[in-house]
Amino acid sequence: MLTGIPRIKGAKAAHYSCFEKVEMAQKPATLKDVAAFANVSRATAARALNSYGYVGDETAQRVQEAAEKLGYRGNRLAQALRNGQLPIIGCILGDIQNPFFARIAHDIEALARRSRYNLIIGSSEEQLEQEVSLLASLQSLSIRGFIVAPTSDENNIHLKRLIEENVPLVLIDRVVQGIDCDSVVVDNEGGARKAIEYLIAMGHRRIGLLQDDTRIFTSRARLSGYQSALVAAGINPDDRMISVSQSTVEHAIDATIRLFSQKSPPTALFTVDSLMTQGALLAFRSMGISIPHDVSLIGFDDFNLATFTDPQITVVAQPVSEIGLAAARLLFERLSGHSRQTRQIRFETKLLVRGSVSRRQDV
Amino acid sequence: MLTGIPRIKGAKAAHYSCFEKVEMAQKPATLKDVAAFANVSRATAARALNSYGYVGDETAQRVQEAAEKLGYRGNRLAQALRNGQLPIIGCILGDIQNPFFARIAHDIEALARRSRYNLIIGSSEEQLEQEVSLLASLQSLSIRGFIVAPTSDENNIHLKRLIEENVPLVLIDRVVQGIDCDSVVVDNEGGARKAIEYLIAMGHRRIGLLQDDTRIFTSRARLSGYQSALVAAGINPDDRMISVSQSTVEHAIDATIRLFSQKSPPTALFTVDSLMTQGALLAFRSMGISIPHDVSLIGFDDFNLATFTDPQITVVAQPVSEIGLAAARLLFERLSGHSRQTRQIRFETKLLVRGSVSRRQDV
DNA sequence: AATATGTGTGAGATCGATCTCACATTGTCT
DNA sequence: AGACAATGTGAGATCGATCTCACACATATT
Repeated sequence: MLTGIPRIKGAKAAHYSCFEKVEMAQKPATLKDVAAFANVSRATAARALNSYGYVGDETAQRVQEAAEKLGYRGNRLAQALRNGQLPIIGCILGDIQNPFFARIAHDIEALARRSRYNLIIGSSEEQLEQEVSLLASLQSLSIRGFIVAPTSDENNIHLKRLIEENVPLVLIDRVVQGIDCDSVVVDNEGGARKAIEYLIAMGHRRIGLLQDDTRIFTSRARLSGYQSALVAAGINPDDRMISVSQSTVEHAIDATIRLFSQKSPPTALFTVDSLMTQGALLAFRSMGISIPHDVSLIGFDDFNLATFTDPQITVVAQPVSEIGLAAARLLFERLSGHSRQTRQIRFETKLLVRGSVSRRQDV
Repeated sequence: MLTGIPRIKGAKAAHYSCFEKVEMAQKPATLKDVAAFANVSRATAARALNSYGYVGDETAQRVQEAAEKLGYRGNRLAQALRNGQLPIIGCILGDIQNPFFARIAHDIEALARRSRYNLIIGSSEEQLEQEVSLLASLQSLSIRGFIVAPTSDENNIHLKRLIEENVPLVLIDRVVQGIDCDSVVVDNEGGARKAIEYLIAMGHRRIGLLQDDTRIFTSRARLSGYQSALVAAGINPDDRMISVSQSTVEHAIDATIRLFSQKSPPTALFTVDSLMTQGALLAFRSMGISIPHDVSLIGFDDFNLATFTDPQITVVAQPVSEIGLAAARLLFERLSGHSRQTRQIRFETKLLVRGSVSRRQDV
């Protein structure tokens, strides 16, 4: 039988001790240090600092002073190891660069900070695999609160397992079938429908849709709102009016150009997110198509430059400032142990009519 | 003396499976579980899984299989407690909503992920106190790598202490006097100077400055570039040409209106960051001032809507995509222990001439 | 007086992974 | 044969905070 190849370890220890003498990096004070300084046991020191159990007044005083003098700050790692959870919230989003997610992350962080939680942010970059591995990595940190914008509707064993293990989880922006947990979303379908109804009311019949990957929940819901509004108005959905692209400005430009290079292009366009709206704007500019004269435009999700363009862009606005807040609240409720029915919050959207839609008499 | 009792194989597993059915929240498998399952000691299991020391081939195999079967994932918390550091990078920025910081955070996260590090993000909200408390909270987590955009130039004992304790630290966007550590900044002064020189070359003499709180490093440096360009051109800096505001769109609007409500307002304006540029744009629109006809504008920091406006805005662009990358690289170099001289990276800026500056013959 | 109760304190176990050490084996070299 | 190295393995200590005990005194109650 072959023997294993020796895995050589080497004189690591010797090296370390050698370094230590050189770099006098003084370690932070531990509870043991404080206890020694106050001349009590660790147990008593802990009692004094966390005020539980019985501690003599005078002793408590002494421990407090010792802690102060030594600049004692508990080691959160050790605490977490002991009590099984680390006061950190894991937040897995599509991309922090997306202002929508950035705002949400910011709000969550601010709220978490007040409860002395920290926030770990991970980008799934819309890839299921990355979402799974990030989640696993955070779980092995004993993190017990997650806010996730799930990339995919399928293959959600990792989320199911979280629920089974009773780990507090809030889904935002998108929900997932078969997963019963707290969630915060907006009425994507209704928002899209409102936009299309408005365009129809303004006389448009050939209404284009610039949409994202249909694997993404929001994209699918918005498509469905688009279709139902058309059908309700007796307009036959036409595949040639729909262009699919990835959610980046660059891809959206190409997709828009494709859509408007047809013989009879749409007279209006609805875009499913703000990056695509921006792509459409740039595409129109490069094609010499003017808004709202040549084409009308409505985008889903408000964005800061919507009011900087001329004309300003009509959009379906989501209550972005509410989403992160609501998600964080739900999560903290669950973290504080009140287990209750899961709650699904759905915010309404609002059509902000600005100047990018014009009435169409002809057709 | 007790005799070595042979380890019983199935006993433990049976116990667990019994519990599993009752309490759904099954705890993740520990090394102890794996060891028991493979019928070896914890020490041996650890050796097999981390490939160090001597382990028999057949034993190693058995441990691997046990780990797989039980879905073992090491508890990073326990590991961190043992070896003194948690593979997490702490990132303290002004505000993640600022696209500049969002981009940087995104890049750092992506790079960290590859090294199996996670990223904790905290917003200082430009408040020293919050920066200090965030840092303390992260330190008590045994986090040993920080990337910080320091809020203030003074009162930096907390940063000094980090350096003394030999904690890897990289400052971005701003440096701090008296703190010798790695840093990544841009040439703020040079960038501002280039902008002002360009305005002067275009015939402007009454050049306004819309600037941020001078406690902020970048703001000070940009002011200094503004002044030195004026002086070099023989123009006397005039306080009435300078307006100070907080770095938000709303405050910038007010400040711009103040500046341009004077008897002889500036003919050109330089804004020190992109939020202020946006504020200025809105203010001009509300005042009926047209760019570049009535006033010329250059902003520091490119931003996505700069190319969406008409005319497009001329800006001093920073290599945003390089900053996060460079910072993360410096940090990981230090984390990997190669202690060396500190390095100060300074990127050049680039004046992107677009359409918001016009030549001024008169005055 | 004997028992209960209320205070105050410390020893030691625990969380999970890792590392040092001691102790077995086996094989190899004089 | 005896000495010595190369392997393989397990017991126990360690990281730092917390919690359960057990124990020591008080004072209060029957």
